Amino acid sequence: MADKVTIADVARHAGVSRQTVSNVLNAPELVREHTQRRVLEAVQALGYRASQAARQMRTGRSQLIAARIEPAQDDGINGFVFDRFLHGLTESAALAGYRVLLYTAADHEAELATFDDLLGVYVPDAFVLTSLDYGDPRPAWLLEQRIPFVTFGRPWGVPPAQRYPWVDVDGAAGTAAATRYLLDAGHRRIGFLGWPAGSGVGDDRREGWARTLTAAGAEPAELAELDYRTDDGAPHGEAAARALLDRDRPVTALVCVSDSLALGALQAGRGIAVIGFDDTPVARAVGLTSVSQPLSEVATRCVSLLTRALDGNGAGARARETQAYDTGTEVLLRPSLVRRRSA
Amino acid sequence: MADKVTIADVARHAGVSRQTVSNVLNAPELVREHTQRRVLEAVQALGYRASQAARQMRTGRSQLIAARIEPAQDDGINGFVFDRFLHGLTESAALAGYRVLLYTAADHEAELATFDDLLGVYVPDAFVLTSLDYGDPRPAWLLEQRIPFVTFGRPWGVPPAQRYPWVDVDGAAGTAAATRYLLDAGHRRIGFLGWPAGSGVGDDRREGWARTLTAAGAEPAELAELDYRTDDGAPHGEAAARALLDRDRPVTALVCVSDSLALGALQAGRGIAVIGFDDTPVARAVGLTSVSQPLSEVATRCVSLLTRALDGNGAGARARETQAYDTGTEVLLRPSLVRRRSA
DNA sequence: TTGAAAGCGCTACCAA
DNA sequence: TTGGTAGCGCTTTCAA
Repeated sequence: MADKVTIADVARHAGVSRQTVSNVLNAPELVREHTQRRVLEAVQALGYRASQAARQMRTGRSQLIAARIEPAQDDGINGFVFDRFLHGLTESAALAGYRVLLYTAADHEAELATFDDLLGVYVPDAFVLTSLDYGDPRPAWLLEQRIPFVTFGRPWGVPPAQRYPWVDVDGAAGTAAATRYLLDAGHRRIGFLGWPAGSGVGDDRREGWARTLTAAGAEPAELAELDYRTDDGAPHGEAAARALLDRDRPVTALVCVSDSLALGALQAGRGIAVIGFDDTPVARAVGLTSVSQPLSEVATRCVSLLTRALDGNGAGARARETQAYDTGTEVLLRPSLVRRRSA
Repeated sequence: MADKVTIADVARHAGVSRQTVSNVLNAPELVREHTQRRVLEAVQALGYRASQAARQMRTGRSQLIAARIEPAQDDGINGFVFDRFLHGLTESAALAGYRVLLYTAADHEAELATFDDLLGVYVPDAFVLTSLDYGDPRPAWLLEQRIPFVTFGRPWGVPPAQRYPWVDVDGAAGTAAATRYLLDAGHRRIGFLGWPAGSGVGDDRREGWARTLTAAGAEPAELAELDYRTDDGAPHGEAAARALLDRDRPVTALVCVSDSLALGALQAGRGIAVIGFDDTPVARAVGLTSVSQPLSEVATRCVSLLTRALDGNGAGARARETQAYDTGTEVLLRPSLVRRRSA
């Protein structure tokens, strides 16, 4: 199956010049309608598709968006979030005429080297960054090279001078909703099972719980009592839940920073109410109520931010439903609470 | 940062012709060593990297491997397997000088259309197919177009005339090992919690259990009694385990076709031994013994099969450790049993 | 062993 | 509104 239909074949078939064909495809307004139709018919008949490589040589655009596929996490449960995001990204990108190119890198330094390599060889038009952390060198690097990019995740601790487009999910809003839900169900001793302080994501999620309890009248001292910090993983969650239950005034409910910790808390038994974060398959499997990130919309927004920068047009479906905050290039989406047996 | 170092820049810097530079890079044996070194130094100094687009125009090779990122499964737990495979693929491909290009498709028909589209535009050098099923039209299509591809998954019910390279994991060997392990632990009533007959993967896994029990002296009638079939998902697993436990002669152990079913069985309580399949994060989280697929090696083998077809060289690391069966283009790898608390 | 020329398929820039 | 020309950066002839 020789798929080598070139623009010249189309031109011959339609009885016009190569140029006209190119115009019909790239700047239709320049071509008479009659001619357009003839050309389009020829395109159809021949099954012509513009070669991306040839186009790239002229335009310098590869129609490629590079994204990193992350190695398995310690716990692995959260690979899920990234995987679903990547799926959404692939889908949204395709709609906008882009494809997703994958790469891996062991650490930030290796990733910068990969940026350089990719940029020299495949020349992706943009990058999508995930798992941003404090002091992350990647945005600054891309900014300096003037490479378009967007991040899934707010810039944590980045000087305002370094502004760039990002999309994120409002974790605090998620835990706030979870806490409010437990409050409404009559709980008064609602603990928070979180990661050690210092991670942007973890601290943000803790904050939503804290401010909701505070608004409900909790004193700082009580908050401190209810706030438990531990590394991620079900075993840690189980131990933490036990500790919180063995106190003088035990908790009756737990808001957790991750499904892993929540799963552990669930396993600690004692029938307390537990709410997790991320709505991973585990949550579904064990009936765990969990905060769900709108990953598919996060992906759509990322692509839309990118195409705006790339194509100059701000087209793209800009769904307003779950939107919480939007400065144009900084988008914070609201998560939702998926209710199941655990709370 | 103008990254536009071309071959001409290198030639000028090294004081040779463009051609010589190309030769140094593509056919070094044609160039005197002294010249080579000079050129290589210039390449280094200038940070030259050959443009993939330009190379593709000449050679027709895109150095791209296309793979589909699957939508979330019903249950979601198994997205994990694919995600880890994809990660390994990206890594192995990079080592071999290829990048992974992602696409999605809702069903087989849409996927064939995507093949066609991709082939016309980005022209990937090869495809990697996953989740093969009976009557899968994709291999035949690619075979007919003479597009190189490899599948992760054996061809189920495909006429031998349609031979193509594949890599798979010996599921039967996995469940056989699991069954033997339970036998050695003293269990005599070992049930199998599987999917309804008709899925290649599911039937294969059932077979490993059946043959091991048979070898241990079980009668067909007993096997039938111990063989329970249900759809995937923890709730189904829980119900099934209950049913098997409420029988006259209850099972004392369960080999499961998936971690989802195993998780359900675990939740049914009663402390029976349970072994799952795929060693997903859930298994790790709840201490479930599970059969683990060597996904990273599957990926390596896929790439190695591909590069053999593409580059003509059979290079690539061909690790022999986990290898069980290898005809050169058909590779069946052995899974391993990860022992945890559940059995 | 090295260099010159051609051309992959496309689009930007002109001129008609 | 249409068509001609040039050239993106590379590699594959062929000639020196």
